[in-house]
Amino acid sequence: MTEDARDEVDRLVAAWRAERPDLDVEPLQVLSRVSRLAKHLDRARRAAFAEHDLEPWEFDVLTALRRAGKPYELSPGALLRATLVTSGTMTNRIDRLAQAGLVRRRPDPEDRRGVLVSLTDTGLERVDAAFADLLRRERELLSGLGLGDQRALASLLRTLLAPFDSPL
Amino acid sequence: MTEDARDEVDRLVAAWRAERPDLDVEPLQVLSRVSRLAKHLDRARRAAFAEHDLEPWEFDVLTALRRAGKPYELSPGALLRATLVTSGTMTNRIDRLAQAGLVRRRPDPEDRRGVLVSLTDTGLERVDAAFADLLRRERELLSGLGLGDQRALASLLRTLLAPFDSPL
DNA sequence: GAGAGATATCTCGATGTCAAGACAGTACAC
DNA sequence: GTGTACTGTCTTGACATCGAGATATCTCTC
Repeated sequence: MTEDARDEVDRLVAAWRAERPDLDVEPLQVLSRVSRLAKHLDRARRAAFAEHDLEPWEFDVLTALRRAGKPYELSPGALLRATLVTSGTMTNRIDRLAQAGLVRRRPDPEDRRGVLVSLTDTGLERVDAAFADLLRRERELLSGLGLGDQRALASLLRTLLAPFDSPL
Repeated sequence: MTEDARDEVDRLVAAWRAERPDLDVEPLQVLSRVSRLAKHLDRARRAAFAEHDLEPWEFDVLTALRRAGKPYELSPGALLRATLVTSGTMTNRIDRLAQAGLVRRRPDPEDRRGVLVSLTDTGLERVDAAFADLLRRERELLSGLGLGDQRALASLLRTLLAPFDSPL
């Protein structure tokens, strides 16, 4: 190793280089960190939402509706595309959110196969409070980077995401 | 919006700015992309491993053992720290890997509470093949970035991970 | 060397997810 | 108009995960 291990992934890469010197493990430097960071982020989010009595999956659905703007209403299909889950999962989520009084379901008047899901007043309040809280915590997580670095990071990540976003 | 939406997250941020102009949603530019990229990565990994008849969770455990070097043996505790899962999950994983003939369990001769888990020959072959395959695909995912950009990205991510890695 | 607290692993019940498929309704070509 | 392919939602069963707690063993202090 030409440099000291500075985080877990550096150690991981060093271990691979010792065991498999024949392989180029450079990609791990980026992608393992992405995975690990996402895992830590999930935990941080879970903690943030717990104060508002929301699970991460509830927040995901509620924010998708909130972002849609008045009347805060989307179809299950739109919701599952926004949250990257399967249709069975979305049905289940909507059921439980409706039972908790955070969303409401009604038949789509324009398409008899369809359903429209909308936020209740309670749902709107809860998601707004939780979102403000989340942003506070996320800002804290990013406090190690200057604004320029954050922009650079966002831009590099955008490049990696591009092939996934366009064809889907 | 001063710039066009270029990926899903740009659209998401634009939607939030329209709905909640009072909030600074800049953190999402980085952290939402991290989460989304991780989700896509999981799918890509799943596809890569399927050719080797391995689930992502199986791969995670096997690589931790592989990285440890000969005799490819670690305790369940070491494995769960390496993979960021709970102890109940690790017990379950080891059970199933042992049943599949990819790892072996034996009592720790130095600590009667303890157990040592090691790769079988089959496990070693499978993980080596799958790992080489994974690296090929990961390199492909990163092909949109030059080497300098990859280095920069890795470095920025390391900074974000630092607070999680050290205190744990 | 006895006791208190820490550590290592496993057990168990609840839960959220996915994949595959069922079903109703729609769209389009002919 | 009729048939075929497609779309939107829901159902079902299997499964991996977590969290809390049980048990056994070790370590350290007095």
